Amino acid sequence: MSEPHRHPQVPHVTLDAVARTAGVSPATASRALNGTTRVRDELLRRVRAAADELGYIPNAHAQALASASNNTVGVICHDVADPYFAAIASGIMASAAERGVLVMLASTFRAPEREIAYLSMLRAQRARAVLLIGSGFQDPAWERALDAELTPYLRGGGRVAVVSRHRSLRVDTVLPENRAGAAALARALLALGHRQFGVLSGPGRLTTVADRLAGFRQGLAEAGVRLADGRVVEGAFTRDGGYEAASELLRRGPRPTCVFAVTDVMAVGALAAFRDHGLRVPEDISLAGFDDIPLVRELTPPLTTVALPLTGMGRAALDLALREPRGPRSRVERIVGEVRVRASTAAVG
Amino acid sequence: MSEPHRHPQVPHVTLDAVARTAGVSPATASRALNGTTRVRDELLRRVRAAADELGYIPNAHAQALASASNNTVGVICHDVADPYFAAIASGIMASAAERGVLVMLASTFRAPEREIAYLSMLRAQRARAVLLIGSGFQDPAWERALDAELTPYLRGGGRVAVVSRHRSLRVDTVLPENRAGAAALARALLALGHRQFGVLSGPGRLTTVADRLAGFRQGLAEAGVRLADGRVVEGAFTRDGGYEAASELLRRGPRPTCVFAVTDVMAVGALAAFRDHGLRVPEDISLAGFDDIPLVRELTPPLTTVALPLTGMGRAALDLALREPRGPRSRVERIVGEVRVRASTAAVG
DNA sequence: GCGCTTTCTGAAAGCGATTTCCCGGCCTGA
DNA sequence: TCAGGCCGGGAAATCGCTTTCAGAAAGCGC
Repeated sequence: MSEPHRHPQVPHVTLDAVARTAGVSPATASRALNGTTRVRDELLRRVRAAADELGYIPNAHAQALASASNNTVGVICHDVADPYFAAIASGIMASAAERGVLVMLASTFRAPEREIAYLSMLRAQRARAVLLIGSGFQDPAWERALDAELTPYLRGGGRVAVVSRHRSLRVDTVLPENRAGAAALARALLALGHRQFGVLSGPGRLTTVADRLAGFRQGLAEAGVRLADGRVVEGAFTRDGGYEAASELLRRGPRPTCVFAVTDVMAVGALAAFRDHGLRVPEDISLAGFDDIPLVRELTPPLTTVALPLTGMGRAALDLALREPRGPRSRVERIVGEVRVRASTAAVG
Repeated sequence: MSEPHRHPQVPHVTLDAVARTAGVSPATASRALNGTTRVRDELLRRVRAAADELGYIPNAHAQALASASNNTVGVICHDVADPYFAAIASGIMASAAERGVLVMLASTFRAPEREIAYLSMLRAQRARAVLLIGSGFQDPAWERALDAELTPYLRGGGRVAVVSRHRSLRVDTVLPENRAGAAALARALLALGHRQFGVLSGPGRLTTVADRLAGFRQGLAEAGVRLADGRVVEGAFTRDGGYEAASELLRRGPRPTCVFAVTDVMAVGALAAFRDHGLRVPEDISLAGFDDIPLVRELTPPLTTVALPLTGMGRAALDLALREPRGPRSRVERIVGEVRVRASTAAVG
């Protein structure tokens, strides 16, 4: 009878083992492998040879513990499946790859308690930096809880950067010029002759939403056009949220000639809703979004939007967080969006 | 004159500090916080109180070192910005969130050496499991290097699962039934009356590509339809790759009545290419893809495709890798795709 | 040839937890 | 009442590495 199948669980190769087969002390082995100090050439060769003969892989935990350094950063976003976050995350990954840092990515799925939980885990991991992507949560209690997590982390030497989010704490920030962008978009839409607008807005009092809405209003106001409150419909920051909001807007009537969705993702839903209501875009109704996520170029018609350099913003956030020397002041990188007029908006009449 | 701004760099709160303020030994503090052993209720309360008074956050590295356990898993994919990977990653994240594990996510940007490098880093981190998402690299040398990295990891007790990828090693696998799916798609297209096909295929000899191609051919063959080699154009696994391949296919003429792109992402590019060449889909040419990434439902026309439960596959991969007890045999979870006929394919006149 | 740097190397002390190991009470049964 | 268990808690070893600290060897000027 044969033994039950075994999992031999070979122990890991340690630095001591490497040192022993190389015939040097662990101290020397460490120095040789890390290049911390000059080591006699022969010993260096011997250590290296031993290391890859044994297939030595340093234990990152031991390294982190001993040296109080660490090669990981954390990223917290709402959902990687959302193209907006995916694009930003991709930029972060690119920068991380160049720096040789490992990224711990967490999706909150829009649950504030998860954001806090993850932050705590990242603190436990002693992540060099934490990036918070996307708007925060409306509830001031959660924001306070977040700050309570963030403050000691910062004091402990952690770096924090946020993207598209306002913080009360002084942390590095990558911030789209939402107001200006939306205002510019409004002007572009006005230039097409539109006067009757509708807006699909995001949830609650997210600053991103508030800014884009305010900017849009301001752009209209410059031309003396007013946006009635009834013309603004709130929805979730998702494709389906956009669909619902657009449907609601149509239900409310009278139908605007042009609709602005505060994010492209919502605009995607809106486009579907309009179609399902038998409306042609842009002939019957124009539609514009914000962000310029890659997929909107593939829509029919391609979406007019305010383009944000999403992957660049991701890069910038990590670069900001990990910059050396660490400046005394936190930095704010302002990103100006660029209006891209595409076929989803047409001139009226 | 004021001091230059300082970064006081407060030291971390350690378990010893907690133990001291609670008036117990570190051993007891550890036991109290982890619930490893019964601890007298009063001590337990004192320790807990001390811990959150001081804002104690355990050092995950010390924990990992001491207990040889670890709460992180690694995921290696090609690019999170690709909706295919984003969807899978989202499923992984969801499962990870429930389990309280932290995910280290790495994008190779399709560079094989980066895949190896990341795997090595994840080994150093002693990740409990590593998930490899998406097809491997053609080069057998790289695959060998990968196995050389994987083998000791497995021996060391690491878990590995792969998604949409064939491994020579015995690792858990989530594998779409590419052949069957493509064959089913072929039958559906034949049922629409198509006989002249073109295929936009992926790079080199990726098994995913080979299987889908073979399945498609087989499905056609059952009806006595042959697909000439000249009707198969290779392109990169990207939107632009699809665009190029589609353009090349048209250039080669005579134009097929129906085109199958081996991935939806490529199909998106193909759709744009057809449009740019003045062709209407599906009136002039039908188009089908594979994967059913969310965005294809938003296209005009919505894309006929073979639907894969992408986020479910991500979940399954993590669940497979972390299942307890660890079975002696590796498991293969076969995913059957479901043909979804949408408006991008029409019956031929 | 002698003292004094400079270089290189090894011994040993941490880093911050977990986990034996062990001991002192207290409970139980005879 | 006493031996034997059980239970809770402290001391100390341990995880695998980095980094002082100090010593040995080598180089140098006088």
